[in-house]
Order: sequence, then structure tokens, then C-alpha cells
Amino acid sequence: MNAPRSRPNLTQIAALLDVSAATVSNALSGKGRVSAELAERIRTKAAELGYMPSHAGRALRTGRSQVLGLVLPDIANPLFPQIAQAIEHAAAAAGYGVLIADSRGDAAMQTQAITHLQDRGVDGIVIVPRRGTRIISTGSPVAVIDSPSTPGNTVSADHWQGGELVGSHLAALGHRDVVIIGSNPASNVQNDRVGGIRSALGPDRRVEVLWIEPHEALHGPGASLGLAARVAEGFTAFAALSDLQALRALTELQQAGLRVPQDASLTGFDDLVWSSAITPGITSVRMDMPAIAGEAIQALLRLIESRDRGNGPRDPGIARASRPSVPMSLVVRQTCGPSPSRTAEQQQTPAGDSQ
Amino acid sequence: MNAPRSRPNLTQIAALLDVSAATVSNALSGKGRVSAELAERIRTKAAELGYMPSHAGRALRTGRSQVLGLVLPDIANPLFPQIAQAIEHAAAAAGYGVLIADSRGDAAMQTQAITHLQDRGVDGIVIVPRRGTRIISTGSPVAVIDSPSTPGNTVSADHWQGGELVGSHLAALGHRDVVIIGSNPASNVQNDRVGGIRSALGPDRRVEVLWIEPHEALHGPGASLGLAARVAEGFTAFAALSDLQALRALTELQQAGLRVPQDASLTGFDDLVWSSAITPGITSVRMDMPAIAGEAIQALLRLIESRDRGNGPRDPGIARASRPSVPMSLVVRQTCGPSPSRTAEQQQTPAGDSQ
DNA sequence: CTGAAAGCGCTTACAG
DNA sequence: CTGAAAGCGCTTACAG
Repeated sequence: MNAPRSRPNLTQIAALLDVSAATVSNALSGKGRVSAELAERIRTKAAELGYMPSHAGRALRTGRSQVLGLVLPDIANPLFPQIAQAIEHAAAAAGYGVLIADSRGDAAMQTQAITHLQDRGVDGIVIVPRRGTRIISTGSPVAVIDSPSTPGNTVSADHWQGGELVGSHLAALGHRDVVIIGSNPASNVQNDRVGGIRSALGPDRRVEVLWIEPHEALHGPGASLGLAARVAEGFTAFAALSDLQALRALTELQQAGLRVPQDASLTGFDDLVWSSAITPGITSVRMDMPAIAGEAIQALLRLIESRDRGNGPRDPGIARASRPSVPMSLVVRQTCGPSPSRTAEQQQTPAGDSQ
Repeated sequence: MNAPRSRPNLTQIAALLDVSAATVSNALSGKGRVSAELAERIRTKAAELGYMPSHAGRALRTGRSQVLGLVLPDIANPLFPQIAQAIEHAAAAAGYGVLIADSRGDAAMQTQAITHLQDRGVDGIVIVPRRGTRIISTGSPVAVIDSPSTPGNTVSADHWQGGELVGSHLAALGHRDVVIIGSNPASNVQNDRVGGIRSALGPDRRVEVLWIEPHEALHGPGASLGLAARVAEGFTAFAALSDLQALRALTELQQAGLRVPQDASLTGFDDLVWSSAITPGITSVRMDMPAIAGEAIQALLRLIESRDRGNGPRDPGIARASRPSVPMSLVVRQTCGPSPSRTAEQQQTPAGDSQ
């Protein structure tokens, strides 16, 4: 029976090789001074036995769990998959695991989720706050992903610049009358996006902002936004501040018999999974989640280490990234200008044609 | 300075109360025999100091980490938020944390993700496999959430019964010609749903299944499914096997100038967050994720405990739930029958009317 | 370059 | 009912 029986530990490997556990530890970590050949023998044996260090033993000794927490106040957020995947990937690359915490959309439970993670002994926490929630000092190292204009933000997408992408895009297509659709006037993220759009469109164009109540946005349906009336007023483009709202706008316009993008163009944010599956596809601004997650994890680990070395502040507080603002990118799926200067696109799909 | 300085441990509490660490441990866990009054004194002191046991110390001693792993081969799946939230909640209620693992949609990395979690010392793993992936024995206790017709399934929604809900619903509205839209003929989940729909519609109705290539479903846009042609052929209802596909169908129909639900009814599965926000809302079948997660966690913990007691099998294998099949429920948002026997609904939203 | 020893915080038999 | 002791697996000063 030469199949490896369960997991070996350091002591067992040391015994097999007639060396001390300390030497095995040093050889495997590369820290202590161990002769090259002995180190090689140890590494070979360890690999052969499939040795994996015990996280519990290491954590107890070093006081570090090698685990980070991830808190998203609104786990039902459709962006959650993108964020979770990017954070998990960046953390894993640095040798950390990611524990999820759920605050079920409740702002009060956000604090509770953080406490819960601390009780579990995480080394640090990544937080994506909802709305304008300010993160108070928690006693743990924290990285905050929100918006560049939020005080205490560690790193985030440059939502203003993302807005500019939308504005320039619509301006280049010749749109002069634009409705911006948002859901939360208290959100820094949404306000930055509005600012960027307005700024890129310039002062000479007609721009209106339509704020939908968040609960209304979710608990339609049927509550009309009156978008068709806006088209009748001469608006030719709708710039939604999220794809969720863009989708609502698209279906309302189509249901009203209007054609997108021929009668009205539509843009969104987030580039959610279905943005490319629908007809027509929605032009959308996408965050560089891998870059954002990478910056967040890097800054968080720096903070954790500085505290471990004891030269950090008592309350470690919030991590600061070296590049706190990450550019967004535009995914173009509609290229129509306002009528009558229509582009070729409209000819392809006349109303009523099923292709 | 009477503010609590960092986290106290068992030994410190014991010293403050002039008792042994063993007694404190026993009092707090309620396991050993400790006099009621001493136990009370200990609990009070512990609460006062905000004592939280060290998970590392406990894990090292007991060999259990109190952490479970969650593996979703396709973390980009829009259902991920629902699943993650339910699993996290059920696990937290049982005193467990949840570590996420990402296999980035790659089937080969599924195994790697499992190994990675095991290396981190999780006590068990919850897996939601993609497609027909069979979970091989892993050496760790595992709970599988897939479909009742998948061998080795621990617990899942009753997708066949969910299909029946759709079929009965459409039949009751008088639909006699139905197109089912799916993306993966190899998926047990989708096949169960198809079976249920067919069975409830009965043999006298015209039912066709349209399989869209998954990559095609995601990397449209513009690749028409030819749905308008189906309407011309007399089909009056489209039953998509997921809301993602229902959304694609809805926008294609609308773009072709057809009205939903007047010209064609539409149903989906999953009740994703936007299903109620769009116009019109999509009738959708919803899983009872809290119940499914609860069964999965319960079965998994039973398996973990049986192995700990040593009366389990060498390879713990896959957990079996007492109630492996959880009913789904129908969320009705459209109540149109086929023309000419139309319901009142059509009058409300004539084509071209913006409300 | 290598090893013996201590200790991270906890729980579990085992004595008393 | 309570306590002293051992040990889970690891790493880190400290000797040699």
C-alpha cells in the first residue's frame, strides 16, 4: 500500500529525512539558511508526498490567517459576479482566500458583516459600499471600492471619465438632445457619471436628468418612464447610468413602437452579460475590474504588512492605492445619429421586419 | 485607560477570574461540568471583554476549520448572487464561513478550484456544476446542487415540476403552439425543464424546441433567432429555459415590431433581478434558493460529522439530502392567450402608444 | 548550515 | 465541580 495516506505534516517529513522540523520549514519557505542540496531533497520529498502546509498551524503561529473578507452591501447587485471573480483572482494570486459576507442590502447589517468577518480572523476586508455609506474605522485594514470623489476611497473606476466617453460618443454621432437616466441622486458613482457626460456634451446641447426611484426601477413593471414622450419632444438619445436602467428604457421604447437605435440611441454602464445578447446590443461603458481588484488587493496587503511591522498607525484604517482611479472603456454597439441624418444602420432593420 | 486593548484570549480571561483555561473553555462551550454560578461569571466577563475565540487555535486543536468552500464553475452566471447569498446565509446560521473559488468558466479549472479549497482546509464544499460535469470523488465531503435527474445530486430545484408550471400556465391561457428556447441540450437542468413543459402541455399541442448555441447566445448581437417567422407560422408562445434567453427573445420580437404579450407570450426561468423591471415583465419560474441552500448545507454538515465520528466511509463522497428536490414557483407577469381570443391585456398597451 | 525549544490559543481526556 | 497537562502544526529567535 504505497498510496499516500492522508496529508503528511512537517514533522513527518522531517522524520522521514532525518532532519529537524525547523529545517524543513526553512527549506520550504526559503527563509532560513539551508544548504542547496538539502533544501532540494526536502522540496522533492514534500512534493512527492503532496505536502500542503496547515493553514491553521501557520495562522496560529504567525497571527495571520491569509484570508480576506469581501463585503458587498447589496449582494443582489448584478455586478457582483464581475467583482467577486476579480477580487478572488487577485487575492488568490497573492496567496489569500476570500470569505464572503452578506449584508442582504441592509445598511445596518453592513457593520455586522464586517464584525463577523473580523471574528473569523480575516487579515483585511474589501468593501464595496452602497450609496453614500461612509466606512467608519473598523480596527481592521480595509480597502474601499467606491468612486474617486468619495472621501476614503481606495481605488475605483474613473466614473467621470466613463461619463465623458458616453458624452463624446453621443456628441460625435451628432446627438444634440440627451436624456440621462439615473436611479440614485445621492450616489457619488452616479453623480460622477452625470458630470462626465455633461462635460463631454458641452454647454450647447440640451441635457436632462431623469431620476427613477430605485424601488420603482425594480418593482415596476408597467410604471412608464414616459420615454416615448421625450422622443416626441425631440430627444434622440438616452444615456442610462447602468445597464439595468438601459434595459428598462429599451423595452419601454420598443414596446411603444419606437425603434432603437433608429428613433433613439441608448447607452448604459457596466456591460452586463446580457448587454450583447439583446437586440439591439447596448453601447456600454465597462469598468476594468481586474485592474481595480488588483490595486485594491495590493493596497490592502501593503496596509496589512505595515501594521504587522508595527510602524503603521494603531487603527490601520483605510488603504490608499497608488493609482486610485482606473480608466473605463467604451463598448460600442450602436452607431446611429439622430434623424434625419441617419446612418446606414436604420436600413438594416426596418420596423416590422423579422430579418 | 479602560478601553479594551485588542482581543483578549482564554488564558487572559482565566487569569482575571483566577480559574483555569479549561474551565473557561468548558463554561463557554457548555460542554464540561461547571457550576452554574461560575459559568455565569465567566460568560459575563467574556462578554464584557468582547472575547471572541480564535478560529486558528480552535481549528488547530479540533482539526475543523468551520469554513466551507463554494464552487461555481461559471461565476459569471447571473444566478450567482442568488446562490451565493443563500449559501452564505445558511452556512452562517450553522456557524460556518464561506470561501469562494473561481474556475473562470473553465471545466478543467473546476478540479483545480476544489483542490485549492482543500489546501485551504475547508471542512466541505458546495458545488454547482456546469453542464453535465460529473463530480468525481474528491476526498472531501461535497454537496452537489444540479438537477434531480443527475446522478450524485444532493439537492436542487425540481426543474421538471418547474417546467410543468410553465406548461400548465400556457395551456390554461389557451396556447396551442409553443416554441421552447434552450441553450444546452446536454444540460440535465434544461432537459428536465423541457420534459416538464411538454408533459403539462400534453400531446395535442404543437411544441418545438429551439436550441441556441451558448456562445451564440452570448456573442450576438444581431444573430437572429428567426422568432418573428415562428409567429407567422402560428406559434403564440415562447417558453425560454432561462430569463437570459427570454430577454433575448423579447428584444428580438419587439425589434421586429411584434408586441409582447399580445402577439406572442413569453416565459422564462430564474426570475432574475431585471425580469420585473422590463416592459413587459416576463412570467418566470423561480427556484427556492434559501430552501435549496438550507438542505445542501444541512446534508453537507451531516456528512462532515459522520466522517468525524469515524463511522463514515473512507472517502466521504457526496452528501445526500433528505429532501433532494425542492419545488419551484411561478411568478406571473403576463396573462395573454393567443389571438383572436385575446384577454383584456392587449387593450391596455396598443402598439405605438407610449402610455 | 542545522537543531532544540518555546509558544501561538484552544480543547480534550484524565486526575483530583 | 475544577485544574494540570498534553498536543494540534507551524515558525521564529536562539544556540551550536
